[in-house]
Amino acid sequence: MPLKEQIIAQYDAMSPQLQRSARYVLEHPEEVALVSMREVARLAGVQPATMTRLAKFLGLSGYDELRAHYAAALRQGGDGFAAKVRQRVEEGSEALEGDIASHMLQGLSAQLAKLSEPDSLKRLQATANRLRSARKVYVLGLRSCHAVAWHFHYVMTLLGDRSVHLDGPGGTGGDALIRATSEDVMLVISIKPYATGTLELAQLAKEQGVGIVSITDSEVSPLVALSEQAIFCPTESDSFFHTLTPALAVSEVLCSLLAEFDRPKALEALQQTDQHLLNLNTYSTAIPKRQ
Amino acid sequence: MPLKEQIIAQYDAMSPQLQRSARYVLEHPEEVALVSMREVARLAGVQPATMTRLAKFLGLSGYDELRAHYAAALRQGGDGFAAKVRQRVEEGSEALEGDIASHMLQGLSAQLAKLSEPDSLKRLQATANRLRSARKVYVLGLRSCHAVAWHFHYVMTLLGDRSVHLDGPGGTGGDALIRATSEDVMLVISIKPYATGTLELAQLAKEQGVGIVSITDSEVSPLVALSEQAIFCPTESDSFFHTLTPALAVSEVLCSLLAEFDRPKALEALQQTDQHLLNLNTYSTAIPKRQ
DNA sequence: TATATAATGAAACATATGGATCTTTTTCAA
DNA sequence: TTGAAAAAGATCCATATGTTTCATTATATA
Repeated sequence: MPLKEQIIAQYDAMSPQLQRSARYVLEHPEEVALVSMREVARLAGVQPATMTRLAKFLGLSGYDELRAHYAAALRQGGDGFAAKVRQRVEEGSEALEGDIASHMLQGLSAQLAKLSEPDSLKRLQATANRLRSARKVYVLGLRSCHAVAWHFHYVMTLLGDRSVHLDGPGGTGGDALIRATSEDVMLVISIKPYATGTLELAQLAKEQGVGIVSITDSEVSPLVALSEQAIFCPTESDSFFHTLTPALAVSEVLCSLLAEFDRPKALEALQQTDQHLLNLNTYSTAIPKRQ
Repeated sequence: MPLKEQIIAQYDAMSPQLQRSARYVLEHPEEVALVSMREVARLAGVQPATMTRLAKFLGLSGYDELRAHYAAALRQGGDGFAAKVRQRVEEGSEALEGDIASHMLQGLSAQLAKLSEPDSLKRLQATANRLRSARKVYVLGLRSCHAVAWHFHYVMTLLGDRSVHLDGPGGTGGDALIRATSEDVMLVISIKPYATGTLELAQLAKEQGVGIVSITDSEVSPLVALSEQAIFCPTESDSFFHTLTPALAVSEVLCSLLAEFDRPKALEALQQTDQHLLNLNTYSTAIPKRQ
C-alpha cells in the first residue's frame, strides 16, 4: 500500500500529536476503514481535529479520502490474504518450505489459545486472588525462568512496591527472604529441568510460612507439592529449546488481573511512575544527539 | 456466519423490497460494513427506510447492529485483535472478571498468528541470516525489554559463546562494546516508550561500525533508522500494560533459526551444556532435602 | 528575555446519518 | 367494486460527523 509508505516516510516530519494519530492509523488500518473519524480519534487518544490535520498533512483533501484508501484495502483483503493464512492454519502441518518460523509461531498461538480454557482461567483467577491479599510478593525464577520472573517483578514495580525480586549479584538472591512472613506470598516460576536453587528457596520460604503460588509446566512438577496454587503452561516447541512464551503470557495476565482488582489505584500508580520516569528522561522517541 | 443463514432462511417471508435489500446485503457484505446506510440503500436500489426495516425484520434493534455484524466479520480477516480491544472499550468496564484473562490470551494468540504472515517471516529470516554471520552478537534491551534481551542471550549461551548481554550492575552495561567491531552485530530490543539509554547505545554501536538489527513495535520506531533489519511485533493488549509476549516469541524463533543453521553443532553445544550443568547439580526433579 | 511561530485544544458550524412518522400505493379477500 | 391490511414511499427529526475557526499553550528564534 503506497499510503502506508507515505505515512512512514513523512512520519518524522510530523508534530507529536500527528505522529500519535499516524501511528494508530498504521497499527489499526481496519478501524480507520470501519469506524467514524471521531471514534478513531478517541481510540488513538487524539482530538478529532488531529485526524483531519493528518489527512491534510498527507496531501489528501480530507479525512474521508484517507478512509477511502483503507476501505479499498479492506475490500480486497476481505477474502484475499487473511483467508489464506487461515487456510494455512487449517491445513495444519501441510506448510512445507522448511518454514520453521511459521510453524513455531502458529504452534505458540495455539498454545496460548488453549490457555484460555476454563481450567486455566480458574487457576489464573485463583492465583491472582492469592497474590492480591499478600503483603509482599516475592518473585523467584532462575535460569531460563529469570526472564519471566523479572518481567513480572518489573510490571509490579510500576504498580507499587509490594514486589520483591529474589535475585541479585554474588549469590545474594535469597537474602530478601530474611524478613518474609506468613503474610507474604512467593510466586515461583520454574519449568523442567527444574533449577535446584529455585526448589530450595521455595522450600525454605514455605517453611517460613510464606504462601507459595507457582507457574510451572506440569501437574507433576515438584513445585505442585509446595504450592497453594499452580498454573500450568506448555513449554514444548518444535525447536531444540523449551518455549517460555506461554509462561510469559501467563505472567502478564496475572499482572493485569492484579491491576484490575483496583483500577483507580493502578492508574494512579502508573501516573506516578510516568511522572518519575519523565523527570529522569528515561524515554525518548527520537535518536538522542550526543556531542 | 449465523446472520447470513438467517437472512436466507427468512428470505421467502420478506416483501419484494425487503428481498431486494436482503439480496444486496448477501451479495455485498463489505459494502454494508464500509458504507453508510443511505449509500447501501442507493446501491441496492431501495429506500433508506427499507434498510432499517430489514434490520428490524431480522430481529435486530436497528441498522447499526446489522452493520456491526458485517464489520466484525471483515475485521476477523484483518486484525482480529484490535477489534477485541475496541469491543472491550465499548462494553465499558463491566466485562466480567473471568473474561479479562480469556480476552487477553485469545488476543495474544491472534497476535502470534499474525506474526506468521509472509512479511514477518521474511523479516525473521533476514534478521537470522544477519545474526548468523556475526562474530559476536551484542544483545541490548533495557527496562521492559530486559526480559526478552536476557532470554535471547541465555539461549544463545547454551549454543556457544558468541552472545554478549549488554547489561551489568553499576551502569556498566555498555562497557562490553569497547571492543566491538564491524564484524559484530547488535540485536536491539525496544518498544514504545523507547528507553533513551537503548537508543544511545545503539547509536554509539552503529558509529563503531557494528551492524544493528532490532525487534521493535512499529515501522516508525526510532530504531528503524539505525537498523539493517527490523522485526515488528505488536505490543497492544487490553490491559494497562504493553505486552512483551510477541516480542519474546520472536526472540525464541530467532534462536531456533540460528540453531537450525547448523543442527549438529547446536546439538553438540547443548550436550556440552547439559554435561556442565549436570556436574554442577544445577537441576533437580525432586524437592531437595536440607539438614 | 522577549517575540514570533508552530502545535494543540475547545468550541461552533454545516451537513449527513439513522430512525420515526405519516401518506400514498398496492394487494387481495369479501 | 369496495374496504381493510400490508407495503412502499416521502418527509421530518434528533443526533453524530467531518471540518473550520479561534483561543491557548508550547517551542524555537532573535
